[in-house]
Amino acid sequence: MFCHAAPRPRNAEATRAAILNASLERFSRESYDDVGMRDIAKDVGVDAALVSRYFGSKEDLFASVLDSCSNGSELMDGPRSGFGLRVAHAVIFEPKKEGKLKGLLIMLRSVGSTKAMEIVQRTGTERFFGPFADWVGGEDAMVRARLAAATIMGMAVSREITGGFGLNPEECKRLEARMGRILQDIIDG
Amino acid sequence: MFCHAAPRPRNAEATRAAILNASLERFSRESYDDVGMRDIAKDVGVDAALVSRYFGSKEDLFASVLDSCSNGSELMDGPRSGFGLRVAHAVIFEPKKEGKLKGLLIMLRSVGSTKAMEIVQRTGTERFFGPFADWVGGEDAMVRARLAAATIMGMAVSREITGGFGLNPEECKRLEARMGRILQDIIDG
DNA sequence: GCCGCTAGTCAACGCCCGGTGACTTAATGG
DNA sequence: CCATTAAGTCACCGGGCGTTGACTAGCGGC
Repeated sequence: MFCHAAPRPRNAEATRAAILNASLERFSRESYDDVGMRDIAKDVGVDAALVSRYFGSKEDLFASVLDSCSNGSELMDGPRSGFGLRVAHAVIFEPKKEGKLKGLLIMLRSVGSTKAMEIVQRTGTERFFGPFADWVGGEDAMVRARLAAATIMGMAVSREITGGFGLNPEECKRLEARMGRILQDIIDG
Repeated sequence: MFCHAAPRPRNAEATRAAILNASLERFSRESYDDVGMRDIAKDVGVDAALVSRYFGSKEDLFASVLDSCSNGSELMDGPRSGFGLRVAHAVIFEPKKEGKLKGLLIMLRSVGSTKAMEIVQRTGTERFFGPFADWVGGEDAMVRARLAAATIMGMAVSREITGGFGLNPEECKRLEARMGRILQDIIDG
């Protein structure tokens, strides 16, 4: 007989963190509208009501997730000279793991819900684009940062839209190379 | 006293066309989920039930819209040598008119709804990317077409995510120039 | 060993959506 | 001028969503 698995030790802090984490995962894989409170709750193994209770509302939860993942934009770790290829590889060949592009992905998925987009607009620029532009540096840093971010998100969109690319492996390889070069050119100035 | 404006002559064909047109407009500006049958109906000035009746279901309507706008992808008119700048200008400076990028925009907005994305996946590749790749031509046409489309959609996403860019006019101008050059390089080979 | 407090659950509410069957109204042909 | 038929409307359903107030169960202090 099933004993409801592990009944999860009563620990508000840990539960809260687990919810936040599950939400991050969900929101980076599905759109704001497609993610339901009940889905998140099921992932964690709690009741949906608890999610509302802890975070106030779905919008607040989304904002919290955005906050939690914006510190340390994951684009920027690793050597600068390998940036282009590294990111291109992640976007083209690791659609599941998605390396650590969660921040960008969540923003990307918010296109669709008016509410989610407002939240992203409120925090996205200073929390994400700002630090990224600083890392990019040099002349016209903000412009180049936007350009790079756009290229990355665009490729992610493009991939999803066709369900993987409709390309054979060699073509993917060449796509990776071209995209890598473009990205590198952008951040190199 | 108001006489309910013009009571719209009873003409099924015209009404059908009007609905299709209004849907195109809506779907290119808002996401699949955010567009309601009632919204579209209101735009046209008919009852929401009629929209369902004429097109079967929301998904069918969406598919019809996609069909109707995919013939003649609007990216490709105008001289080839001006492609990069022309498109960059449209994306960056004409967010409302959006030139005639409706096809791409609708696809872009479908990211979010699982249903909408399935429909796009079903028709997008051959109806949109195929013709575009033919137009691009040359070596690795499909790869370069995907790259160009990704760049365009990415910039559109990026713009929406921050609500316009957070850039001053000169920066926008430089963004346009850079993006134009990148696009042109892609389609030139 | 009981009590109080809090983490967590349960049932239900109100809302809005897409879709449908029964109705009303306008054009048309005899 | 009326009957017929198609065009359009209306009321309503069933379902899923986010959220809430009332409840239950487990842990810490005395």
